[in-house]
Amino acid sequence: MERGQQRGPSMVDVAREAGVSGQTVSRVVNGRSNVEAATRQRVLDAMRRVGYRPNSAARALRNGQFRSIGVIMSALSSFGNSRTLEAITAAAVAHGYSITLMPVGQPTQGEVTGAFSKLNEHAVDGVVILIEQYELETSEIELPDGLPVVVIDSNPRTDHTMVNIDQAQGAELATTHLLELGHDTVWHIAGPRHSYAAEARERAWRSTLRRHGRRVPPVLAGDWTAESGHTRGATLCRDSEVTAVFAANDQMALGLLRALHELGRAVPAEVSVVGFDDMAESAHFWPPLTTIRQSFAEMGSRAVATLVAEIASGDRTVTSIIVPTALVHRASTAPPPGRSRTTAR
Amino acid sequence: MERGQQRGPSMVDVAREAGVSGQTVSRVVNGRSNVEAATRQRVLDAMRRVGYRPNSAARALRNGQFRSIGVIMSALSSFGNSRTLEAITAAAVAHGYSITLMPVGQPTQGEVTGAFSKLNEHAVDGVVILIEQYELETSEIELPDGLPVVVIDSNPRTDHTMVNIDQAQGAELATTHLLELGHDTVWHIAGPRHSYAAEARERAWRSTLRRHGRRVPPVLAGDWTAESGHTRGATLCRDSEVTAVFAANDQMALGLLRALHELGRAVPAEVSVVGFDDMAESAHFWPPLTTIRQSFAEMGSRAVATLVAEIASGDRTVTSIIVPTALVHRASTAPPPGRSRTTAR
DNA sequence: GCGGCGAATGTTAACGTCAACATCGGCATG
DNA sequence: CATGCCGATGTTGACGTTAACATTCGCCGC
Repeated sequence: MERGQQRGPSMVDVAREAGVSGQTVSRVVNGRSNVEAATRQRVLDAMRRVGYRPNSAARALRNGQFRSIGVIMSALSSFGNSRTLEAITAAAVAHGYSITLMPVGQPTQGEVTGAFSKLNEHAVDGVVILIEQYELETSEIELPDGLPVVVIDSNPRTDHTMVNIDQAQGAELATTHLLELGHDTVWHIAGPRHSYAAEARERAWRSTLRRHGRRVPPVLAGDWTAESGHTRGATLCRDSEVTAVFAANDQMALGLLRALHELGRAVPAEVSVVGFDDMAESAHFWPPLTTIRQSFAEMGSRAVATLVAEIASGDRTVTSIIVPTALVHRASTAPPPGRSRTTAR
Repeated sequence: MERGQQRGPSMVDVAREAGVSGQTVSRVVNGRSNVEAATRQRVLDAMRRVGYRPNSAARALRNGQFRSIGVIMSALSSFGNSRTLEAITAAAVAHGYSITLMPVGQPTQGEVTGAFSKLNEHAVDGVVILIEQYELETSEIELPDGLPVVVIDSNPRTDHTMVNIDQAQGAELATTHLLELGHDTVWHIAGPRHSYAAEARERAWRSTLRRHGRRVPPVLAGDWTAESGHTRGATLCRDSEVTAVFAANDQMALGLLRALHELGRAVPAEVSVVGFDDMAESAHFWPPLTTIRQSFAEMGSRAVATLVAEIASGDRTVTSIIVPTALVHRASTAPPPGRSRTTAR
């Protein structure tokens, strides 16, 4: 009941089998050049025969590196996060690092610092933080000294490197698109409070309207789920003045579309809708959704590249990387009902 | 350029600071009882003062365990996989294990064995394999001896423990539901070839129809994406005989719904649609999608529980766990159009 | 008052790997 | 033929932790 301990063969086993010293085995394993071809082959054979696998714990202990990157994240299965994680993982592997996951349930201070200490014990050379709804900027999060950190999509901080989607540019793209179609103003279903992304999008939506001298309608805040988009949408779209809505993500846009269908308001003939994310499904919503594409892949790979550079150099220079977005125009947006079809100013 | 090596303080630093031996520090860190309260406090203070963090590499080396579980997976960001990964991660943390991710791009033999050897070097005590489209059953995959493995949702194998969703029961639920509504037969948009889940669903759909003595229409195979559901759906639904379709997942069902909208065929009045997965968005498709709910959470937690037990006991007894599904009835299914009402569009 | 027991604490060695240094033998050079 | 160098290989010790064993000391029972 208590076992499970049979350690695998080690270098000395291989060395004995091949009739060489442990150091020579080490050299073969690490691909050093100064080993005679015949000897190398003998070692290789011995390795195969005894089923040798290098022990990463010993290796990590020896050279003080784990070749692993920790990812602290909440809401692992949310669309954006899982895409980002996929990109991070791929990039890490390309750099020869593996990924250690540290999930955080509620992003409270306690949970996060707890995750940090666990992470620290759990053998990583650097950390990527991927937590939205980050209430921690004020009460300084305690980081193990000298552990490189990259923060993705969160409030600007001065103390470590950040990689962000250009939320402001994306939201402006969405809002401007609707205004250019001729809508008087644009309504907004926002993401949750305390989410950096949600707040940045809302801020940019608001300032874009102001810049164009438009009325800024009251904001309805959801929580990223389609469900919340549906309830907010149901409220919003009883108002026949509403002709254009910018939802802070595609899932809420989906809920909004459903609410519009239920109320019998045609999209895009009566109401135009824009989302944010460009998830794979958005092209197949009914109608297909105009949205803002963000490059999760680029974000992930830039984050890892930066982190790996910091790990290798020991350099803690704080930088900030911004990844641009793009408008994807589909069938959910059109000029408002009043205008003639041809008013695309 | 070459630095980054400053190792943190170790036990001996703490010991010196607290005026005790390293062993006493170890005892405090591990919460042994046989340390005097005053001494313990002194050590705790010293730990804080020097900023001590346990070194997991040394610990792993010492006791031959990493307290980490590897997850080999493809398509990390696909809906089901990310949900399962989330559940696995949560369960692992609850058991005191962390998760190391090993992504696999194309699930070819080479890629997977490569991932395995990397994984093995990368410090794990057990492995969860989460790869659909598993072409590897025949050419035996080479596993490091004695590394416990749990395989999720793949072809039955005799050599390690498996955890599967009850695909057959789910597909039968979907098919029976449509038959009971009065449809003559049920069409099927299947998942990709070589996917265990896709094949199991198709097989059960087919046998359910046969059992009820119904005609088995030709199968259209997609690739899980909404896009493929859309193209297959466009083909399928030109045929006015089609009144009920079972799509092998929700995303393909979404594409199908879009095709039906584009062809002007009403759902569910003219055509009923059932999906599989119950992703969060499905309740907000238009119309809301009847689907089969699978419990990713249960699958993940059972997989981890089994794996952890195997790790602890050293016991390699092969078991097989089946997780049931449930029908979620929403608005996309209804009785077929009456015979009197001829619908030709 | 003595033998001994148990709780608190210290000492030692080993886990597997690899850098640093040591050794050995061959070969070119003068 | 002595000198010295170079490439291949071996030996040693240290990385940080902890199990196992050793030591110390106060205290109990007879």
